[in-house]
Amino acid sequence: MAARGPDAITLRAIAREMGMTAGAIYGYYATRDDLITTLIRDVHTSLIDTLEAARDAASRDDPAGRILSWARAFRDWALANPEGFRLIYGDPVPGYVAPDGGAAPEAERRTCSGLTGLIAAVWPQAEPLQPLGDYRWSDFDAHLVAMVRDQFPGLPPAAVALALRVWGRLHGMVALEVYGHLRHQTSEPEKIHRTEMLDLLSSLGLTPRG
Amino acid sequence: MAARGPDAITLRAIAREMGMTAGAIYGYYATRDDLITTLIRDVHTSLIDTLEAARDAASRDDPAGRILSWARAFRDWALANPEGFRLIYGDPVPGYVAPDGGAAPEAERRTCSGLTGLIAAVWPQAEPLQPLGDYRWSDFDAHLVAMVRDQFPGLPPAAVALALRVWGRLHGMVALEVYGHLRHQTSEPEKIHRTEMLDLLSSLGLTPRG
DNA sequence: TGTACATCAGTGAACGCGCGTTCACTGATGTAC
DNA sequence: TGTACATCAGTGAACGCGCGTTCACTGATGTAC
Repeated sequence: MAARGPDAITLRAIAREMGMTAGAIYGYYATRDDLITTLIRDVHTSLIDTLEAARDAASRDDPAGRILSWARAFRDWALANPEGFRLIYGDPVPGYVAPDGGAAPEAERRTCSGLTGLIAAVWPQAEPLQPLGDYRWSDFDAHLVAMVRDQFPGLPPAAVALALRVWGRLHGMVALEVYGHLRHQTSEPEKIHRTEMLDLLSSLGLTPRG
Repeated sequence: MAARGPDAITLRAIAREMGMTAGAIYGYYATRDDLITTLIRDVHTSLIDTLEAARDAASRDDPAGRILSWARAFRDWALANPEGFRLIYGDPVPGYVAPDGGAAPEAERRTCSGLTGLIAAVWPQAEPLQPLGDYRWSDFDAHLVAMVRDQFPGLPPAAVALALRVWGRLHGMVALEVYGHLRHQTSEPEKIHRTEMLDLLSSLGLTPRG
């Protein structure tokens, strides 16, 4: 079910790929949108599992390595699963209406709080380098705040803002590359990505080992 | 033609919006894909015109102000024209096949060389802060290189790499916001965007005025 | 072991829809005399 | 000023297609006796 061909994301195409008739899908899902929601959740979960596994493959006392590993896994996953990346972060499937609160709110929060964890580990070095922002907890989603304050007591809201910004930096390079915009400008997108990650680390007050 | 409703991007929908019959479109375009290519080019051009106008509204001896102005215009345009942003930077229209070299290669290069110009103006301050990258001219698209070397003689290839990275940072925040991923995490995406721009400036060795 | 029946996942034909594309046509406009 | 004709942008009906959805059905499997 996770494997995605070049076909558009269509109830009939999914059925085809599963070797079924379109009608048979209705034995499992009430509606095309239900099917798509499940698909989005599955892909999202698989991405996050990959990211967390990569992060945890680096030692806990090498926070810069954990960030790099997470970031590299993000890029690798996106390039290996462009269909999945588009499904999660790109245009919604035409006509698709997500359930209230989004298709995968829990997954998005998990991405975000995972990143916050990476930031929490380097906050002492990073904090003095951050621009003043005057953030409050009320600037963020209540569920996210609850998770963060529970897991990382003492961490200020500015750290969550930093996590979102780091997410944005990663997302930007990877999205440009997945959608082919970098390819037209440079033959070495990976080099650019690596430089960007080094710059990111230095903006967090870190220098990678080695 | 530029005004886009909530309809999907479809030959029939475009005809409808222009108060025409679908068949009438074939008096102007040979093919649906021709129409879409033109649409992409028009939207792209309108975006770039907006960006360059915003940039030039700031004084030439305030390079930080020019960068901020460009960046703010990018976000503003994207939020005001989400359909256009998606058309340019999001998933291709289903079934659309771009002409060789992409739908709007000249426009993409113009974006890129415009950004390089912004970087060129601050390169003296920015250069010592850049991570080592070992870039060569051959890492970049030949047309882009020709434009850059012509307009900014003496600027090294690492500056083009920096321009692409800055593009990525901007794109990331804006894309997350346009696609609604930030909205689920924070109620203050603009604050985050502003902080990110300050951080960007400081990574270029600049502090904004005021 | 053999027969009768219930279950139920999946089939395949049908529907109405919007799509891209074609094409004979209409009807307003401009030109010729 | 009035008539005949050419031009040509746009119409509207038709086509074949893939879509989401419904529904009567089939046919393999498991259970009861």
